[in-house]
Amino acid sequence: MEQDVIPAPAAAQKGRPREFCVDQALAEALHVFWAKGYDGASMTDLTEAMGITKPSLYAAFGNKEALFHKALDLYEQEKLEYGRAALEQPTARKVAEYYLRGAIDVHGGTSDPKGCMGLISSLACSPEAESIKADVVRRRASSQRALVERFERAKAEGDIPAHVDAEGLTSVLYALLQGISVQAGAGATPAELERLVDTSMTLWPSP
Amino acid sequence: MEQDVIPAPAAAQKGRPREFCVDQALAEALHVFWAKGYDGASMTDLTEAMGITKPSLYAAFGNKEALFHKALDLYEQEKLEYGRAALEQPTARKVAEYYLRGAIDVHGGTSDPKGCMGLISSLACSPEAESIKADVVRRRASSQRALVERFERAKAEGDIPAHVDAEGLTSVLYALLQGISVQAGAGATPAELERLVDTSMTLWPSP
DNA sequence: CCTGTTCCATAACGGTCGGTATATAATGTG
DNA sequence: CACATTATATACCGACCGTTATGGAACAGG
Repeated sequence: MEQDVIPAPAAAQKGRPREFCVDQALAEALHVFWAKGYDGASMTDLTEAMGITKPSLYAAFGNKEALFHKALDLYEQEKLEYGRAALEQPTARKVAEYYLRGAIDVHGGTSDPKGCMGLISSLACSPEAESIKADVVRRRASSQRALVERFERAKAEGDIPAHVDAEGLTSVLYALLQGISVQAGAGATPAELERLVDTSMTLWPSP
Repeated sequence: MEQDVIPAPAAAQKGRPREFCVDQALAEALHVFWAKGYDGASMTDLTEAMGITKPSLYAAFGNKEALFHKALDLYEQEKLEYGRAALEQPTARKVAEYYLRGAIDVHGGTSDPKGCMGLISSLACSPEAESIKADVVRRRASSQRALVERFERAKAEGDIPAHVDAEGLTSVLYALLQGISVQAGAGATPAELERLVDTSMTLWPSP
């Protein structure tokens, strides 16, 4: 079958153009999921915040679950960027501190909802949200693995005492990050969270 | 108005006796709340697990929220007992280790649901469950205060270096406990959690 | 027995959930 | 203009939510 060369007008929309910005609507949806969790965010909550109707949402994003996965992508790109930057810090101590201070900024700030969106949406697991939880757990395991490798490199560089378990240390750091999110969500002030981080750093193993 | 002296037969039931054991039904309800969280546990889930009908539940416990508070009482009494025992350990290090190992037993075991019931029910906050969250936060703050006092005593006893912040250290320990619950809920094995605790203990400040 | 009280069982209440069918409005193309 | 295509708006779907009204069953006291 011969196929005509498509002029490729890049955005040749044939029908009626949509009246809202997909990216902006997704950002609003992210905010709702972040504040209420996957189960707690109703379609009415979402459509009202996004400023669109339900059919528009389904046409643009598929369904609630697909919308959440896209929102989680955006969340990781925009809000968990500090995790990638942390790995590039010169010493293990600075890696940890970058992580912890970043968590305070993102999860304890005032402009965004308190706490971690992944935690909020995955801890309470309604039966139909099991795939949501699996997605969050998978992403967390992936980034955790990168941190283990970073700490093993630090051990090789003499940056961390040889007797310290890199995997154990990673679990400890992640536990602290999760604790920061939990306490931020429970109403802890940034000052209290900084006290937590300051004390954590005094405990950090010196090379 | 003169009032007759009530013979007080202690359990003078006048009507038809109930056909189920309230304590046992409450224990079943606890299990459901623990596994699914407050919002995730439906009345149907609860009544089926408790082996009673909805009118029986309402007559015996009031409503869903009152049932949850009673279940939370039972949870604290039975499952968070180790928290009180931990405070009586001779040294701050042993207090912390008792806490952390206890958390693995309760939240990482196989007989009960994984994770912390309070966390699961309070992190995702549907608008009508705000009082649930407030109750959990209040109970946590109360027990956290007791731990701060214990660590301040430890500092006075030379058990913890003077330069360590007792409140900060308490926040750190609680963050670790919350992290243990989160990771247990995400599927971490007891061995992984023990690795977390072992590493935490190597970081613990020596007097 | 009868009455009062308490409990169980069924069924229903209004409301919200995620998801859609239908009809209409707005665009590009002939 | 007609036509195909796409987006919007309204109204609706069956299922489930927490809660309760109703009617009958089991007990104590008279």
